[in-house]
Amino acid sequence: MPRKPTLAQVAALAGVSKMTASRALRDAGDVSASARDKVQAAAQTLGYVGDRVATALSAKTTNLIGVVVPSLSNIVFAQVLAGISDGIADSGLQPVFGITGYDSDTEAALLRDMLSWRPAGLIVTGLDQPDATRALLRQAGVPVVQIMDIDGDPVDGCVGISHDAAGADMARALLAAGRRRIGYVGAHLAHDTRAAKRLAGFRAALADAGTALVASRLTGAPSSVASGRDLTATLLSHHPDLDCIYYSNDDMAIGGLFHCQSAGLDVPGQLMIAGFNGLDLVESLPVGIATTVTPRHEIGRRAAQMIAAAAPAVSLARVSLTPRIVLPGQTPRNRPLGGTRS
Amino acid sequence: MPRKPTLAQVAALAGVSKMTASRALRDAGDVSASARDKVQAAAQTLGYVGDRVATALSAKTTNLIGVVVPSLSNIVFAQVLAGISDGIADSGLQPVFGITGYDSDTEAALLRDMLSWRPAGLIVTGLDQPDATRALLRQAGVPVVQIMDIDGDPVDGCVGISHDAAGADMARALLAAGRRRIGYVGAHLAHDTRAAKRLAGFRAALADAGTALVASRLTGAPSSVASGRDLTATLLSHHPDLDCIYYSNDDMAIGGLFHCQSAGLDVPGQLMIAGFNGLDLVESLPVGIATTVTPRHEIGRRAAQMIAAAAPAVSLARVSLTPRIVLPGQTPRNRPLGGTRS
DNA sequence: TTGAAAGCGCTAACAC
DNA sequence: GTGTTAGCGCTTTCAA
Repeated sequence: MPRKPTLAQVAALAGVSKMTASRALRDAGDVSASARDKVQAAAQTLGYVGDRVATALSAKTTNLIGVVVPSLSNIVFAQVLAGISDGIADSGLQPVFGITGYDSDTEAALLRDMLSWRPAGLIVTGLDQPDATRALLRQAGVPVVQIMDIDGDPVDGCVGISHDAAGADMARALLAAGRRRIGYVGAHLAHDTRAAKRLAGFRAALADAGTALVASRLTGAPSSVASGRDLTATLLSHHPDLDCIYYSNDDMAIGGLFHCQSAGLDVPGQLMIAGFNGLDLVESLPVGIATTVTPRHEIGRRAAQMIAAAAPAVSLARVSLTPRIVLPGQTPRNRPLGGTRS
Repeated sequence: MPRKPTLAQVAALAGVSKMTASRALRDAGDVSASARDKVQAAAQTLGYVGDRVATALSAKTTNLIGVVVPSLSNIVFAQVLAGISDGIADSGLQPVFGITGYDSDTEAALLRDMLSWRPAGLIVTGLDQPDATRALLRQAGVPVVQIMDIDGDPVDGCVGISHDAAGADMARALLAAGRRRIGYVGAHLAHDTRAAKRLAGFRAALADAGTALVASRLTGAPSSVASGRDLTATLLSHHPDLDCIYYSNDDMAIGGLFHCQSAGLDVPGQLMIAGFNGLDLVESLPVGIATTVTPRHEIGRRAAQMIAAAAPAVSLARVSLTPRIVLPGQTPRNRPLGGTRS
């Protein structure tokens, strides 16, 4: 296998020094038009590719951006990755990803691995890392953006929504829609801290209105349509008089809807179903369910842009986006997503 | 900000040479127990992290593995990424991802960017790259695994299923289930070559049985539940006598089912719906639809393992996995996924 | 078992 | 505008 051509070979062929070749290929500094042309022609004929590793060592920075998410079995984080991919378009950055499986030791190990590449930045899911991990991030010396959540204390930058407020808003919307006997079905709350925050906000808003959850069913497993369906069946068998169920997310809620369809229940007349995320799927369901539409793609895109734009050692903004509640029968308002910066 | 400690500092603190420190930290070569302990203690006190960029430049290889997929709006490729993440566990590899948006120029540019990092390997979706891209991959000098598809000529390694056979098998299964007036609803066939291969196989098997598609509806947009729903509505309004519709994938099929539920059609009695992929969601639907269960996670996992195990300059195997057809009302057989190697 | 020397391929910094 | 010098932090190679 022929060795890959190096900058030195390009320079030799073009009859200039390595530095001139380097500058010509990077559009850096002043290079005469003739030198530039010769270098580019030489690079072309040799099929020169450039070596990012050497560049990184010399320039002490890479174009890699580390992305850590808890899971990819759920479409939500895949859409965040798609948003990140969009956000770094034209910036030359390349995303490296890791999946924690909602395990904080795995998360810390992944972050350490990523930091050994001296990435241009790090995007991490959530605000609730253990102290040791927070310290790691703080000392990393690279821009860090925590995503999805803003209820807490970010290490540096942060883009997300308030899950506490989202839960409370949904509770108020369901009460306003006349629902009174409300149950809850959730998954993975011990690990999914954002779902737990939504439930806490939901409960608090019910309490403010002088009421409370009638009953709930939880699973320790990750959320899925199947477990939403099963838990709904058991919840309704014990509490057939519920007129509303709030779910930890849309996957669970869709499972609940499927149970109701099989059982011949009238949704939303008899029972209103409320999820979270606003998956595309929800819009096409044959019967309406309530949900909170979250800007997943936008969160990823903004986080990536913050890192792309971050001057080294500048602290980053906290961006709070606003989700949108949709109730059954309600035509989705195509209001653009709001955003505030602090 | 204190500069990050280097190997030289660790070595100095341990009272050994850089080389001994390097060997001790990597478990490479023979190092005395006492030297090893001193080095590890020194690394610990300094909080030494190591610099993969320098390692890569010196050792001429990285632990990065490039992954190129067409989209992440569809859960299928997210599950492939999750499989890759599983497959490289404990191998020390880190995945860099890129999204092509089904555009071959974007794909070529992404691959070029990735190759400039001298990755340990490349995982690329599909077998139908343009010649220039194939040449790029062939000359890359790194292990390449093409995934999802095996109907074609791989550049190097390959893990996937035969989409042509999957389409043909579904046609035969639907005919065997007594369906005769069959329609087709598809999306994005110009870009999604695998969906096009399934349709070709489906048509060929119908022709073998002396029949043909009654009608079809196509969209140039990517697949979605919403477009499956819309196209099904128009197809059935022109051809209300269809007894079966084959869809380009489960998302489209689920949209079709939702239309039928809204329209009060009996599924599968009056109309059988057949998708592709076997999304988890399908198992929980209130009415049965047919699908082909594909081993997405397994494809990702195997591809990653092939690269992790690849000695440089060894050619890789072609792994053909077998999908499984499920018809409505049929209890899914939990037969383990087969696999053959050639 | 250990160490010294010599780079890996590139760019920052400074001269010319 | 262009070239020279000196590394970036590590590992390979070879000698001790």
